Amino acid sequence: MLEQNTENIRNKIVIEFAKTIEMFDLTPLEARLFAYLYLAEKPLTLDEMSEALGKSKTSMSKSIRSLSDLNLVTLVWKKGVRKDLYQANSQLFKLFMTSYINKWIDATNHRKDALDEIEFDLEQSNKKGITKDERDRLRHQLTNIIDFHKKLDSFFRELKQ
Amino acid sequence: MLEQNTENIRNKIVIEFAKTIEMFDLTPLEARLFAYLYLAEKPLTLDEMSEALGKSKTSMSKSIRSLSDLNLVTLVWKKGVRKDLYQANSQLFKLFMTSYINKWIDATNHRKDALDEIEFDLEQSNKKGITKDERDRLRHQLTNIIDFHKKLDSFFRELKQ
DNA sequence: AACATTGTACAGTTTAAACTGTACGAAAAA
DNA sequence: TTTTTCGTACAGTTTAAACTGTACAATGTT
Repeated sequence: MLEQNTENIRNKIVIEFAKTIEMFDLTPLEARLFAYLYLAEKPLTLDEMSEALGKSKTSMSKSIRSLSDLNLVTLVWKKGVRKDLYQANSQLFKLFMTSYINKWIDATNHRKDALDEIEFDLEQSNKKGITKDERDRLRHQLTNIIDFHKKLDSFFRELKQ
Repeated sequence: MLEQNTENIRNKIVIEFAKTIEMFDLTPLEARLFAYLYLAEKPLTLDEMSEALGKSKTSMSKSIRSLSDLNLVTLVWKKGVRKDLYQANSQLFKLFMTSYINKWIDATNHRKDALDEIEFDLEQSNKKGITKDERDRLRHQLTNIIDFHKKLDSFFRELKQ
């Protein structure tokens, strides 16, 4: 009963911590899994995670892979143990920030490339006669949108330092 | 046909721009709506938006309300017109950043309050005899998690300047 | 070599979110 | 006042995402 008490507290922490982690664009399950791993005493196997969170092993496999891709968890080797053991990485702020900032920079650049392409198309179509007001408005706003993306990009790049 | 050409370009812009907007935690439809409004020549009614995006009026009503709550669009008054007219606000970077940063600060504080509460519970349970190692580990990690939230909070507060 | 165990791909199912249509209160028009 | 028109609440439906169970390839064990 006292034992269950710490389990209760552990669960409460997991729930709250997971909510914050979700804000970094992780799914609820990924967030819950990371939070649980972070509180665990030792590296866990897929089966242990599955048991602890009450989700299928397949789910755990996919979730842990996502976390691993984001460099949030680490695969640990222990001799004599065949199963994969995972543990949460520890520098929370640094980990989540860098992964998040990189995501933004990445996405922003993709968008900007696409928008530059469209701007080019628009310049081409200029040479033919089209409704002038509408086209000018479009060009003007497109410039603003591209400028917006430039600002986003440099903003997140500066954060990287 | 040439007319359709600018419409094509407009749609392309909407699609790409919307992807960026979604990153600020807006739903795909909200993002698409804002992007469309931003390119529009004039303030639009719910019916016009509904027609343009091919979605129901109810959807538009809900989406525009969300955008309005985030201060991303403005209700415009025009005499003689009964219907609500909405237009996109123009300072893209400032608008999205402030709304996003506020969201983070807000959420982070809620989490931290909840975690402080849990920390208190944990201190209470200390006085009874429980598995020592497990409890100490929990206390230690909880401290780290709360510290993480403090860092997040001050990070976003500094961005506000 | 035969067998057992592990992680993951895939198809199918369940669950949650997005979206729609009808209905209704509020405000303007007749 | 009666009638029309607007925005939105709500219940029901559709669509998308999350999740599971089975099967299989890869690796380790006997």
